[in-house]
Amino acid sequence: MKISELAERSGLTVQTIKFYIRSGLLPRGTVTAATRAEYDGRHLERLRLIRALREVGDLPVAAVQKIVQALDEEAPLHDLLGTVQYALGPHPEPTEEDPDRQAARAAADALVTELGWRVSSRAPARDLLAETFAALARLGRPVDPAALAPYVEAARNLAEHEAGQVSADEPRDQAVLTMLVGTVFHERILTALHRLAQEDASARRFAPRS
Amino acid sequence: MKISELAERSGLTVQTIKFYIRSGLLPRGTVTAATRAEYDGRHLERLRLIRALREVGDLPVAAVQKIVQALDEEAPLHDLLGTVQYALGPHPEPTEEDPDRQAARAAADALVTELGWRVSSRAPARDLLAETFAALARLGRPVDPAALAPYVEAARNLAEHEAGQVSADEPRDQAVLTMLVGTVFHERILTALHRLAQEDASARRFAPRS
DNA sequence: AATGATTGGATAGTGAAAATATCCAAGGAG
DNA sequence: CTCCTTGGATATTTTCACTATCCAATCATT
Repeated sequence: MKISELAERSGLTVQTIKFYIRSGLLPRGTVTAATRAEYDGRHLERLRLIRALREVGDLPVAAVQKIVQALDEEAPLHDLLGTVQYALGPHPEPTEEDPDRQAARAAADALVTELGWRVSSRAPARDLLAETFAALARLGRPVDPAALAPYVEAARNLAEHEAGQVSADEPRDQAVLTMLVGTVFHERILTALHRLAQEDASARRFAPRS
Repeated sequence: MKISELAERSGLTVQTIKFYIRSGLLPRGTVTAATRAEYDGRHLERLRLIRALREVGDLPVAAVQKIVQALDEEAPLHDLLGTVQYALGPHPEPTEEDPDRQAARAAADALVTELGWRVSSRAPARDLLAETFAALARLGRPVDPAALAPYVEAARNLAEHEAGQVSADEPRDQAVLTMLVGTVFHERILTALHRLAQEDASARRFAPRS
């Protein structure tokens, strides 16, 4: 298959595919002549994954690059999850000692410890949590850890559910995809449903029409 | 208070504040002379909100502008929620008929209808859900609506919980903030906890150390 | 009152990210 | 043989969110 066909089937333009190749997201096709290269189904599959990660996951090209690189290195599943989560960010630059941020980070870490969750101390999600705590504190709405119980419960349930979807005996390619789906795409689904449920709850409470 | 003091207290630079004023995120101070303007605590508060929405909510400046405009117009709470959710996006351009997308959108709408949720037909969250469905379908992992039950349950519980936080008799400013916190910041917290729980579940399952 | 720093407001410039466009020589198709 | 397409390299564009500069007016300080 040539690049124009790849473009047609993936829904991307030829230029964009070339750009992805240059950026290391997609391997080159096998060159058959100075102006001919052959692509196969794996290229197409990869492109579809790239597109999904870019458009749904809203990941920068550099992050997608790191993820597909980990895929190609056949990293263990758990490491791959780490790579994906690292790619999802955030990536706080090592900032000077901001007391707000430090306190928030301590609170986030304390929560994780108290829950007994086994999470890398470098997990970006810790920073995401801490940044949110810090922002809320600055807004005069400090978070009461006890008030997070419903969120913790929901997160735990869903994560448990998702982990159960990855069966150890399915082929690796499939397991990897299952994991990515669980991490990136179910997160979006949860967000969307959360927003929809909020609108519904708000409608029932504040606009008692019908 | 002058702009340099505002900058110091908000943690933003003078230039950035000027930029926000130009962009309509922040009202001008009251001009007291050709080179003097006076800002007050409300400016500071507003700036902190802007910063939180930009940094934690990752909202583009234009979206923040729409939100604060709705705040200033004293829109009813439910309408404000709509504005915020609209600002959160996504904003799909009216695309040609893509069968994938259409099917996904139909599936998303069907789910909302089946749940009996009262949600505007223009709610961007519908598109977010539909786009995710479409992406999963293209990856060969179509979503089984029945499999979403745990997500629906979690979303409903949390939204109900959050709606309960907004008491009708608190001053409007506070209620508005409560609503924003519920919409933007609790969403981030949920995402962060979800990721942390995933890592924990993965660690227990795939790296049975300790 | 002189003088140097600061301010408000306007305008122009920067840097990163992600494409998108152009160019060129070489192949292939009719 | 001629024209169209392609692969690959290089250059340009667009958007976003700031930053930097400029200028005259004004404040603070001598």
